[in-house]
Amino acid sequence: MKASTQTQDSQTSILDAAERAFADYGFDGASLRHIVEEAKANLATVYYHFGSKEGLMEAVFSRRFGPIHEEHFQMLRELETKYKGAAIPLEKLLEAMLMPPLRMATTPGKGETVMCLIGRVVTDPNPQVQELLRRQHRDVRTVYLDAFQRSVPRLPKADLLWRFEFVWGAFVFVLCNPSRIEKITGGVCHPSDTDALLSQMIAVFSAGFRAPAVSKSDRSPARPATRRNA
Amino acid sequence: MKASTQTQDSQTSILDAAERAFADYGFDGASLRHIVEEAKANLATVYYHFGSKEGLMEAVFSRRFGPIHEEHFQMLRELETKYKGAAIPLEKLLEAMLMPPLRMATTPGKGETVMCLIGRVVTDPNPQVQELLRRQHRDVRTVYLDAFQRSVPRLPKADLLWRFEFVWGAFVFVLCNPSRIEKITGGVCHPSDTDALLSQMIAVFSAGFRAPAVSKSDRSPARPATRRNA
DNA sequence: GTCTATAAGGAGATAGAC
DNA sequence: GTCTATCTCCTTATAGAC
Repeated sequence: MKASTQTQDSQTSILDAAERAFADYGFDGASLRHIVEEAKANLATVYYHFGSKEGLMEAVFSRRFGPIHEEHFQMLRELETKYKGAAIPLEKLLEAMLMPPLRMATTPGKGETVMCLIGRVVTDPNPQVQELLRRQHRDVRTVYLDAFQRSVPRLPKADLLWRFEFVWGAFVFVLCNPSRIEKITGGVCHPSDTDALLSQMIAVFSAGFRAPAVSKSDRSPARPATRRNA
Repeated sequence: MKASTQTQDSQTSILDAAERAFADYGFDGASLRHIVEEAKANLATVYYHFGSKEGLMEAVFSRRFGPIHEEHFQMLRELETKYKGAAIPLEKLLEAMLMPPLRMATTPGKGETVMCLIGRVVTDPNPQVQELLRRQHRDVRTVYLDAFQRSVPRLPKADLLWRFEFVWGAFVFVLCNPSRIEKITGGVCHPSDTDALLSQMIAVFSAGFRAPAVSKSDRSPARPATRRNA
């Protein structure tokens, strides 16, 4: 049980400082020198522990996304147990999907930083960054998408996929820059108001998923195409 | 009508290269040396025309956002003329709001770049960047928000503001990284399919705006607060 | 308006002592 | 594991010739 000199703390404080720096200045904009200064660590320590700047970013990601995804899976498992194979109500599904990141986002201190970082990587076109993000998110996405499909069985796949993206987009957009939202709404809306945000998201998108399909249906061909050159 | 030596072209090619570089690498990540190399211009030309790297970014913004906002205002004016003071249908309003950026987004060549850039600045927490963005977007936001309020008069202000943010979030999220969307949906969805994206957005968010209010109403106090410590 | 040359400093990464 | 010192390259920005 004897703690190793200071390794754990050194790694952790570097990760903390890196997380904040990547969120504030972006991956390119953040400098390792700035990070180690904030972390009261030595520059070479970064290379010893993480190999490179990119390795550091990957470590920053895994540390936060791992727990969030575990929560994601667990909440879905609980719903599936509860509804025993039957379709899960859209509202419950949305709540389960949004809760884990929302809990993270409203964790005092680190919450805003993590969400800001997510916003930045989501909008980073760098293929390396995109691939990193995709790997982290793929499994969660798959299982939730399946669950949504079962909950809205008559919605064509294309409609489902579009709407699924809309949910994440709206969510990330609101959470990644909470002070902007508060300022622009004159203080009426603030993402730290978990209840308000969650209930608005559920209200809007449960209605959105239930809205009539608009794509050429691939499941219930009740509405044949009216134009040939759509 | 005599064209000045090559000034116009020099400025334009620098703006083009800068736009792409800022989108690809972010404001910090993009270097002026890279930009002038792409533009086949000289490094000092940037300082002559734009004063600094930041001045260049501001010029990049104004060039694209100016026309988009003009379109925004014009489309709204046309709707207001057509409906002569009466509430504009949600679907028409959404279409008018989404069309100008969508047209820009699907302009061959520059479209993807511009949207990618928007995605990056929207998620940039730098107060300077946020202020720049806010100034550019403020007026359009105000007039459309007013129009939406008139179209959904019974929706409390808080609900309206939340949902308005959701629309922009979903829209930007989808448009700023179209290749990601295409890849992740297995090719089923692509943002360049203007008709599909627009009709999905209208379907989802017209239903979303019409969904029952969830905030404590400030207009139609039909549902008094049940909890005092909400 | 456009160029070269250069100032002045910051970047990621590594070698090697301890 | 942690440190100092350093390599090499790139950055924004400017001065001044043409």
